[in-house]
Amino acid sequence: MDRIDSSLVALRRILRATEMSGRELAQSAGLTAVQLRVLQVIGETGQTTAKAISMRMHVSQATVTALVDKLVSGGMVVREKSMTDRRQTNILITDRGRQTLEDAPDPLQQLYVQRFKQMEDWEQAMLVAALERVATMLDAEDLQAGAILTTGDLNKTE
Amino acid sequence: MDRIDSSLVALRRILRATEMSGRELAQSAGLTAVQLRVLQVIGETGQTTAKAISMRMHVSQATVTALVDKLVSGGMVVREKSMTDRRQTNILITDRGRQTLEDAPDPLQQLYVQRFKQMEDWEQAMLVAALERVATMLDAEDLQAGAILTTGDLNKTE
DNA sequence: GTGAAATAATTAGTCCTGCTAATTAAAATA
DNA sequence: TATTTTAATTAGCAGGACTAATTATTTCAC
Repeated sequence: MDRIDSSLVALRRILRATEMSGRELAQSAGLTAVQLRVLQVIGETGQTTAKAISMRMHVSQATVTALVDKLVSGGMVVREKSMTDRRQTNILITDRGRQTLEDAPDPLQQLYVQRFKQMEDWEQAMLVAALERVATMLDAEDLQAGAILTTGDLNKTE
Repeated sequence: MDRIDSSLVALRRILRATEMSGRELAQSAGLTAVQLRVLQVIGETGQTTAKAISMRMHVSQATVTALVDKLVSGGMVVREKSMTDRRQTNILITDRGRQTLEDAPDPLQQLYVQRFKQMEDWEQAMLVAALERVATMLDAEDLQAGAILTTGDLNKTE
């Protein structure tokens, strides 16, 4: 097995582990992985719009509406008509939503962080460099693809 | 931003780029990402069973049945009762299925391989080591979780 | 300033993926 | 042989995603 194979297999193991832990965690939080993701995005600023979420997550506005509906019915967020532009609806996180976010940390983190901390300094540095290298390799296409990516997107949660 | 954050952000960029390229590619191949994944699994050995796929992909047999239905109606695979154990149904890839696989290489590969090849030897080695390190960190849980993982799973496609 | 175009959110309707529970058939075992 | 286990399917359900159409508002060109 050559290096390309090895690295692809490793990437797939990573993707898969992430996917599975996402499911588990979302379940324990009473939300699905996607719903949690939306809540995280809203929680970053505390308030946002459907449009902003849809751009940030590269998902249609209709999908966002459906997801926000779920969060609203779970009491995680509330909708509120914007006063500056009345076409817009602001979506605000509630105390309960914040609490949920705190109780349900990012699925990746749970698995990853404790192990990462145990590593030696040089290895941590190497890992970060390697991951960033791969990320750059993979999402360079994205940058060419469209004007959707903005500065905010560089810190994207998913 | 500390190293943990950096590496988590990088991981998310990787996940996201993969997800998006998976969508695009599956679309151009006339199959969804999941269907393509199933076809890849079948293509590895040329022939397998629903049970094997469901274990390999950690998905219920009912889901596999539905996915294989799609592939059958697309002419990518055929079903054939096993003669050694008549409870089983062998799923065989067709020429057309093979062709589709060739035309639609793994989404990850498309993006990744050409860039990987351009890297210097030492950097390739470092990347592989780093990725495997992360993969091990993340899917160690899996190994404890159940007896589902077998040797075959270590080469899993997804 | 009015009318046309653009923007924001939603609704309606569809597809795909996944699940569980129940069913059918065959094999293994006690 | 009778029971249990295994393999696949069917039926029915839910979540997440999409497009197209609708409703309000805002912007902009004339």
